[in-house]
Amino acid sequence: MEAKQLAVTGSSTPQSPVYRALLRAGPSLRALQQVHGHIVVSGSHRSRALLTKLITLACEAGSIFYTRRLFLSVPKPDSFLFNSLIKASSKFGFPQHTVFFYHRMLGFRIAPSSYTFTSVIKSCADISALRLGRCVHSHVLVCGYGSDSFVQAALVTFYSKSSDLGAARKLFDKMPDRSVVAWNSMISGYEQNGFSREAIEVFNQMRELGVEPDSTTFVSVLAACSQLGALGLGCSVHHNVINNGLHVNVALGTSLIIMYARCGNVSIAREIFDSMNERNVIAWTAMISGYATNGYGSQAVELFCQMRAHGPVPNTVTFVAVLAACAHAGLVHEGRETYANMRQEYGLVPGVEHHVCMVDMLGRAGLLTEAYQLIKELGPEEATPAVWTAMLGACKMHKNFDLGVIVAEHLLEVEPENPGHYVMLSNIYALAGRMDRVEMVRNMMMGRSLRKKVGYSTIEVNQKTYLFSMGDKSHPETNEVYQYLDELMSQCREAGYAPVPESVMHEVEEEEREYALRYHSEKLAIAFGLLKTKDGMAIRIVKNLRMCEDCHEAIKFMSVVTKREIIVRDKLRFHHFKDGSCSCMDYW
DNA sequence: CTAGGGTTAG
Repeated sequence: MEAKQLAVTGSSTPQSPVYRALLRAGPSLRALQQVHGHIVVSGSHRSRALLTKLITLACEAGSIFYTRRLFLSVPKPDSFLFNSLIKASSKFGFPQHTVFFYHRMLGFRIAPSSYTFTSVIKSCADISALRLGRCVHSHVLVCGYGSDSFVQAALVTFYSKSSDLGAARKLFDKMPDRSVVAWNSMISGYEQNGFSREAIEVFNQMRELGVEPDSTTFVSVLAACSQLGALGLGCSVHHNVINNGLHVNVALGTSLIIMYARCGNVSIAREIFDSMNERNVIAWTAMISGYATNGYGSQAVELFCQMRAHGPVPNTVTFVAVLAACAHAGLVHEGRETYANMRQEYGLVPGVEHHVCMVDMLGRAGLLTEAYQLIKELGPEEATPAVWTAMLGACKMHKNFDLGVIVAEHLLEVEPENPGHYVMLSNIYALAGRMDRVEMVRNMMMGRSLRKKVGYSTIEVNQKTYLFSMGDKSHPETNEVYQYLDELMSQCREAGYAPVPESVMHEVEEEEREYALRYHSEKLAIAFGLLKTKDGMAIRIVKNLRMCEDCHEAIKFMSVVTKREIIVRDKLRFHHFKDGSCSCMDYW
């Protein structure tokens, strides 16, 4: 008994005073450096256990350079030290350093373990280092860890995050037993890369095989529903969450808020928000952003006020949401105040996205000079194409020919490969009646073999989403849809609808004219929805581009003659059409 | 002398 006591009081054992001092210091740089001093003074600096603990704590404290200095002071680092370092640097967000330590480890001819690989692969995933990750993958195989399920799951995540979904799926399919985490990786991988349908497919496959989904699974599946604007499916997933008796944590709650908001149902989103017992910045920001994209500017600002009063501290993302809300709702005064507040009260520096919101907001309100002034005051690296594009939109909206041309020419110079700029410039020339210039811009675009982005719209009916694009006649009920739409449009005309002249770029697209296309994709999707759903049910459409003025006008009339609420989510925001008017108040 | 992994929300 006494001998044992003696044995553990040595300076390098876990129970030693110095070791306990280290644990007490925790991940705090100052405290660690003090203990480090004690270690040196007490002569125990040769103890590996102490140094290893000190090094990993330094890493956790966020000081990677101190960590590296300490590491370099260790004469012969062993595999325990390397694994601890690799794990810590990977976990605490220093992926490049993880790779550095990994290379060092190999240099010392120390064999990595499956634990080493999971951390290294995670770091490769964090920086989307595809080439490097592939090398590590081969190394995994050479070292005989190819069938370790943790390593495999990490590799699935790595390939997903590096956007090589093919490789991720191939690995995933070959996994003999897939844990929930592996399923989650695959589902999230698809969702994060915009493959919502595939994400949902894998989710269904998972359930067919009887694997219990967890809250992480639902977070990703709900995100996929959000992308699709698939409210029916989203609701059924929500029911799943409830039926599985899962605890709705912050991430899951936030995911539900986003799903309902991105499907155009803000009031349920708000109910979820109110029902959550833990709400962090992300949850608040998601709710504010939900109000913003749906055009509920004052509710967004109101919620932001509550947040400032008794919520978490807003960050730069929160401010983007609030400013976007102001821009979409024409709340110029509130927007200006918020923009100033950001710096003065919170010490946050406005970035590109905030400037885009401000230019957009001022521009929409017709304050073109002020918007342009704001751009001119930006530094060269701050005046990004996104900011100029917002300016260009404002010029077109207010038919400011002279400024529009200047802005567009700048954009064509810095982004000659973006077809959107040509379309916009051509439209501006058309508005000014400069048809010669319209032709010139069109030829320029053709000369650079750029094509306008194809527009498409989706609609969910009975938990299935259908895609429509202009001129696409692949749908089995195309004829019925067109026939019904013709009828509907004549009813609209009787009710007073007058077509808004097509955007000129459409007129000049010969290829498109050949198809004798009558309707943009949103009209097709709406017609299909009206045919397929019961009277009185709201119609929800998601469009990948912005709606044109003519469609916007036509849908107002559709909402009257069909007595339906029609909700369109376009690239930027929502339009809720009801009884002949739109929630955007034609301010978009 | 020693511990431990891969997945999720704005």
